[in-house]
Formats: sequence, C-alpha cells, structure tokens
Amino acid sequence: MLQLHRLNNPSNVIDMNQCSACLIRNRAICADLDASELDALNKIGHQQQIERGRSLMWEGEDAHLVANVIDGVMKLTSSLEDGREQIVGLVYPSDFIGRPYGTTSAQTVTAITDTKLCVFPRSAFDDFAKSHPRLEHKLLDKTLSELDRARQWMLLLGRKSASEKIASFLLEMSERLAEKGCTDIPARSSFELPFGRQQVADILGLTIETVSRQFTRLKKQGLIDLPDRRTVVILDREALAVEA
Amino acid sequence: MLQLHRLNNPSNVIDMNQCSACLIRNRAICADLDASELDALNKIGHQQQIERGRSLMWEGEDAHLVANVIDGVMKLTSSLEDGREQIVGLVYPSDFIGRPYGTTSAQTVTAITDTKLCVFPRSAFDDFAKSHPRLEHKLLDKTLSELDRARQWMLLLGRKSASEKIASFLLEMSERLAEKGCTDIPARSSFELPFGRQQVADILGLTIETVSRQFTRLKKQGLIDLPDRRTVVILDREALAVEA
DNA sequence: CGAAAGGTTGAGTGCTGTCAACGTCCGTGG
DNA sequence: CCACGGACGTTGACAGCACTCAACCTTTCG
Repeated sequence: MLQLHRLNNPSNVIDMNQCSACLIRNRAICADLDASELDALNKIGHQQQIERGRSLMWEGEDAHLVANVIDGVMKLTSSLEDGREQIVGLVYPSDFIGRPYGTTSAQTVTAITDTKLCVFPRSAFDDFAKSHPRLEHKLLDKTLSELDRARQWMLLLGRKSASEKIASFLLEMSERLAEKGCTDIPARSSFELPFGRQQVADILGLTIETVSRQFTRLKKQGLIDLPDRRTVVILDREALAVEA
Repeated sequence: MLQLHRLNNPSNVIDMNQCSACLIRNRAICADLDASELDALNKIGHQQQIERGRSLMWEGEDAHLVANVIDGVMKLTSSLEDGREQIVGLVYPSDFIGRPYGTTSAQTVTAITDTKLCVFPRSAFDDFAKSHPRLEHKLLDKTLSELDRARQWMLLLGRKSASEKIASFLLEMSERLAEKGCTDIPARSSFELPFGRQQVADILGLTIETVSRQFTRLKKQGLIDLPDRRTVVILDREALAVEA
C-alpha cells in the first residue's frame, strides 16, 4: 500500500526523500534548492522510466515537457528528409533535457540505454524557474557549458579527418565515462561504449564502414584493444592523442 | 568638455541616456531592466569600438570580459594546432559574447566588420547578473536559442554535401541579414555578405576552392547572381531550397 | 538450429581537398 | 595617367579519402 502510494503520488514526502537520496542531487539543476523548494518542484514533476530506443520528444514537434536525466544515456538528433541523421548532443545523468520558454523541440531526444528521468510539464517548470533564480542560474551555467561543448564538436565535424575524429572521440569518451564512474584511476583506459557502430558514425559525421575500418586499424596498430563489440581499451593514450 | 566627459566617464547619466537610445535596447539582455538597474549596469561597463580583424579574446586564454554587440558582426572560431580553423558561431547586434561564471574562453572572438561593443569586466558582470534574475533569464533564453542554432549547424557540418551546405548557407544568410535590416520585403533576395570566401569556407567546413566552385555553379545554373564579390542575389529561392 | 541484428572487409567510385596558375579588383607610387 | 603589387577570387588538373554497394562474418536470441 505504501509502495503504491509512492508510485502514484510523486508529490508526497516520500518522494522528497527520494530526491535527497538522489544520486545526481549535487550536480543537477536542483542542486541549489532548499528542502521546501525541492518539495514544490517535486509537486509538479514525477519520475519516469524510458526504455532503450524510445523517444521522449521529436524534432519540430511541440514539446510539453522538460526533464532531468537521473540514470542512463540519451541522444539528441537532427535529421534530413532523406534519413541522414546527426547526433548533436549526448545527455548523461544530471544533464537537463528540453527547451524551457520555447514551444517546439529542435531535436529528437531518444534513449540510448534504459533511462530514468525526472520529468516536468514545461509550462509548470517555466513558472517555477522564473520564480526561482537559483535554479535558473544553474540552468544557465549548464547551458553555457553545453554550448561550449557543442562548438568544440563543430570543429571536429567541420575540420577533422576520419582518423582524427575517431581518436578524439575515444579520448573524450574515456574521460566522460570515467568522470561519471568516479574511478580512482585518473584516466581510465578501459570503458564500455553505450553506442553501437552506427551511433558512433552519427556522432562523428561518418559512415558505419569508415568507423569500423578506423577501429580495426587502431587495433592492428596496437593503440587500442576491442575485447568485445562494446568495450574499448586504450593501450597507448599518447599515440591516440597525437592522432587527434 | 562635455564631449570629453562623456568619452571618459561611461558611468554618468549621459551614458544612461545613450542606453535608452540604444538601437538594440529591446533585443539585448538588458531589455528587461528598469532605469535604475540599467544605470547600475552602466556603471560597470563601457562602450568600445573594435576594428575589423581585431580579436577581443582568445581560445584557451583567460577572458576577463563579456560584451554585447551593438553594431557589426563578429565570429567565434576554434582552431587546430596546424592552423585549420572552424567558425563555430556568428555574433550579430544584440547578441552576447563571453562566458559568464567561467574563466577561460573556449573560442577566439574576432571582429569581421568594424564593431561597436558594450563591454563589461566579467567578475563585475557576474555579480550583477547573480543579483538580477531578469537579466539572467534573458541571458538563459538567448543561450538556449544559440545552443539550438549551434546544433542545427552540426547537422550541416556532419551530414550535408558541399552543394547542400552552400544552398543552406545562402538561405540562412538571406533571412538573417533581412531580419537585421528590417526590410519590408518578407524574404529579401539581395544581400551583402560580410564575409570573404575564406570565411564562408570556415563557416561551412569546406575549402575556399570548393566554395568558389559552388558559387559559380549556382550562378551558371541561374539560381543566384553575383554582381560583385560580396553581394548575392537569390534568383530562384525555390530551387535553392531544394538543394538544401 | 536458424534467423535477425550488428559488425567487418573488399572493390570501386566520386566528391572534395591539394597544388598551381591565372584573373580581377584596388590602392599606392612613380 | 599608368605601372606595380598585394589581396582576394577563379579555374584546372590531379589525387586521395571517405562513401557506396555488396558479400561475408559474428553474436544474440527465440
């Protein structure tokens, strides 16, 4: 009975407790809120699971919600009419999704892994944000960082060769995934990609064949190892950095 | 004497009057501020001219200031060690420059035309912003829009062919420049590019030769005309849209 | 075991980059 | 007025990188 209550009423005290136990509590936009503010925010939102492959919103369509990723990885994609697709952003735990103060989503948002979200109706969130400067401040800071990251990515897309793209990608992934995993080793050398080859291609603006060829080339040259299709071991980080 | 006073003391009443007479007053981040707030903001900033080709801040270096563009066009660039360069953003009048709450600039900011700026020391601006939610709100809204724009651009860089890039670019430029010019004609068909060919190439992730070839091809096909090296006339907008 | 999804490898082509020559515009100075 | 030089842009020849198409391999799962 209590369980049921928890599931159906996201706006009760127990949910607030969940919030304070939230793993991303310190990094998400709600980090600077106090208990009563958190309670108020909780009243307008709820947690939601979304399974791998499912989309939360679509490019060009009205987006009635915004969300925080609690666990899992999602992708933001833009597409051309003929089906060509580009991944324009990756969303990790504690990252924010959606376009506050706007109506339509400029990208499609899709779960790459099974994902747990904290979802808010956009209009209610907008009202809340406007009256809570500390939350807007956090959101601004995150958005500015995301903009810098997107622009760095533009350099990769516009000016790097396939081999440079792959090397840069592997290095960034090793840093990002280590970051989230909180490993002791400063630069973790073995990690599991949450992406298939096609998604790597969509991230780098390449074809799946080119990605595959570059992976095997790096393996043959001994810079990396690929024990299975998803995990990557960086054997020679220096050499990889030179390629990038 | 009064003139001199105006030039040397940006924080006086006369400057505030300049603000209220500012052409971009309604579109910049200061739009929602009242007279007294504007006065306070004015006390920490000043206007500055920057001539074509000069840079305001450099990639990777500490950026001690942020700014609003009043008039002119600037570019944000990222570069690789070997000199390859990508333009990752264009800054028009009323747009904001710099990274509040951060220390180093992720891009180089350079004037494409002679430019008039409203410059603020970053730390003073940060303090002001933190205590003025309406300004932060404006800034957040602008940043979110800029992020969407950057991501749309990533689709172009990663997935479009040279001809598609050029067509998309010309259409976007015709809209953007018309927007700023406030012409009566809804979709203006003749406009002057503020960029040389090399800069167009840096925007689109192409070489100067490819840009040149695509321009002449479109001219030969009758989709556009190029009366001189800087002005573009769109003759067949439909066909151009099909290419993009 | 068979089928489907995902990944690798090969052959061939074409788009776009590279290198180089030439053309055009414009300001400077003889 | 013309000659010159430099910045900018165009054009051509050629090469190579990455895409396309296709076959085949590997893994997964019913």
